[in-house]
Amino acid sequence: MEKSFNFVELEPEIYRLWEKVGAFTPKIDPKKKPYVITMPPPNAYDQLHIGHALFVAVEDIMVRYHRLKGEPTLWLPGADHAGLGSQVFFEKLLQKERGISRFELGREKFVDELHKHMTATREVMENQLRKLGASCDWTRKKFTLDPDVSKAVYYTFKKMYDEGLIYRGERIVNWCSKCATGLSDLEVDHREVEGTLTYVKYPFVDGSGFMVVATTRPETMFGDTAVAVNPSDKRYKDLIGKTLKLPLTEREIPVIADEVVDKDFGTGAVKVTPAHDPTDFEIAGRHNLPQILVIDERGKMAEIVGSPYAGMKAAEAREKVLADLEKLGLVEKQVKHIHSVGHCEKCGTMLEPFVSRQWFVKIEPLAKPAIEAVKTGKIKFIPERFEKIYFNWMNNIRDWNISRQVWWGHRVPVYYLVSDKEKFVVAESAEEAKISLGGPVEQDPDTLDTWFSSALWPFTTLGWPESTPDFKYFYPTTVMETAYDIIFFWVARMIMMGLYCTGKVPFSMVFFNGLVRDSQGQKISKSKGNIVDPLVMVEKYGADALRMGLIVGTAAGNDTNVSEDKIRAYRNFANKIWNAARFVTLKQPKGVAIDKVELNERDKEVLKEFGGVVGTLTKLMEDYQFGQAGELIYEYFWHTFCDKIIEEYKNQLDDNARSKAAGAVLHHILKNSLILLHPFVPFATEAVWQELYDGEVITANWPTSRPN
RNA sequence: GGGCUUGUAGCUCAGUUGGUUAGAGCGUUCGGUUCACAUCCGAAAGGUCACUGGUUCGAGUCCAGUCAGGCCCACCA
Repeated sequence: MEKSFNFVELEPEIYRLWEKVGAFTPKIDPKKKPYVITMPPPNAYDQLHIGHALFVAVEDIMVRYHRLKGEPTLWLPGADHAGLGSQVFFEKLLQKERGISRFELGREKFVDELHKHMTATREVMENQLRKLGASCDWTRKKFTLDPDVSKAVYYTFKKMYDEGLIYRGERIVNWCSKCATGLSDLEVDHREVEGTLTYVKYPFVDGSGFMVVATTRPETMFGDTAVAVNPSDKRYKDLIGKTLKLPLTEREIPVIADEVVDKDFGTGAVKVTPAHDPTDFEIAGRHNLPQILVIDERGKMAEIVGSPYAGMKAAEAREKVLADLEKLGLVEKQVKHIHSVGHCEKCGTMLEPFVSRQWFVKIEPLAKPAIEAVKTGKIKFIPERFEKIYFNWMNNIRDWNISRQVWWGHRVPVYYLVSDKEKFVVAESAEEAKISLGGPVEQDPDTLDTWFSSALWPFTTLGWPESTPDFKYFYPTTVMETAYDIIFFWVARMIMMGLYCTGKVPFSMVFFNGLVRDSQGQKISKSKGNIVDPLVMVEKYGADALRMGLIVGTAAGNDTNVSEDKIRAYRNFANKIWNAARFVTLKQPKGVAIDKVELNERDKEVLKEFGGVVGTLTKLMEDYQFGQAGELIYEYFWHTFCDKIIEEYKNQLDDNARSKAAGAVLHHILKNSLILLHPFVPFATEAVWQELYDGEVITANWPTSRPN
């Protein structure tokens, strides 16, 4: 054996060995209960970052442990098309490399080229997973846009539409004018913004004075269709029903009463702009008020507003409107006002509430059983506190906007009759739609929110809705392991859709990992320059070291810090394993089994202690306390086995009377320790195993706590 | 506005049903080894476990409050 563990050369070689012997592909055995994890699919264009490395480490520990216990273990890898994110990414690339926009390329070509591009980037991403040691079953890998997965998506859409759980509606949605698409509520990033609250005078048509409304967005006044006050507000009681002249326009609007108006905010009178404010949209619904769109999908003032405002950007128009109102003496006062404004999660643009025609999932019927499943313990969360967060959101859940005005993704399976666009049908294919509508059809241009297909991931990856052998055997899956920041985006929706589509919970446990931060606990970001690139770490210290560095000293659901020092320390540990093995075998290449030698009292004591470690470690593994488990086996192997036991037995290996027994004891602990360490330090343990023992450690048997 | 959560060694963090001398990585000090170990070994310094009160035979661990952070959710114009 070499003097040290050469991870640069050995790790890839060992990974190939595992693939060659088919260690990642489980054998379907009806008599055994499988252990199944669906990998959270990284974006197909992703360069893996340190957060990916963490989930790989945690999930790989889980699957390696259960594989060692002899359970048919499936870890199913995948890649996500990441709709809007990928589209934005590829648009930038097009602009940079060819200087063209997606519109110049055209939809069909754009989609086609992005598909090709992703096939290539996806391979890079998958190879990065290999470098991290992910022991997932590549024979079953899936992509969200695979034909069978897409088919399942369309099937689900149709089923939900037919059962009244998906509907089309003219609703106010969060609109990003830069991305030119509507978003779901979850994709809105609320930020505190210092704005100005302007008090504007609206004159009564009968000349009896003014009503003063407070607004942060005067430019939307062209879309006002009423002014609302609280019905119990004594100040305005007699004014309800009167008519106001909307300044800068020729329109007249009524004063109405609605409960949602807060008497204590501003003047207690609010301008109602149904097309551009969610609350106002609801007020309008209750009072049958018209909606007037005054800002278009690109964030500019609409034609209907007229000169000189039409065509201006909303911010520009605001200045102009204020100036014009000022001239008319209609601005009472302006005060600074801090309020929370929605921004696009992807591009940071301030969002515009915007009425448009979108597809929605009626969520309440889905949420109820999903709440129940967690309440009754059919699904357990680790750590438990996320159950509260889950209930809190699920109990206040609102309908889900699933359509996106984006090109990249699953196209909404809705077809319109070309001769009459009001006639449409939901169908799994254009052919079907054509027959059903009796004429040429055109598919809806929208695509589905990426999270819609993600919500189906635990079962579409196994062949659902077909009743495949994989689906029958591996579903429901065992653990969903993911970062806590996508509990609503993903976990909650998988539970809802899993129950709806399959009638079963999609997994029986959710394990939340934290976010990875730098050595000072700072959020990792490019702009901060504190990126820790997992692949650079792998090259410098090995995947084993990186994994240990990410796992030890962390707890489920808590954020975890990485530092190069810590990773380096575990590089030394991987090397320590290598050298302990090297030393033992230097003296005795193969140990005899401990039941073939005469053990003295000290031997028995040492073995008993080891048995205790096996017991404690097993308990920690069963309880999903991997940080603790890693620390325990690290501590035992280095500071007990190496520092104490090997030191103590060193001389005995040359002593004829004791050499056999001493060698047997050392080999017994070494060999079994390699198994215990394997989930954490897969490469070094396998490298050593290959030098010393038969077969592969990846498929060895987890030891029991009794030494014999 | 509502909810969740953290405050443990110089730094970053573990410590899951309350139980003996509170742990790790990095850092610091001293000594040794360098024919298993890109080192390693031995030893040491360093903590009123935020604060106050309570429950208990016993609390870092449970409860209440205080102070100081972090995060998430939310249609107050």
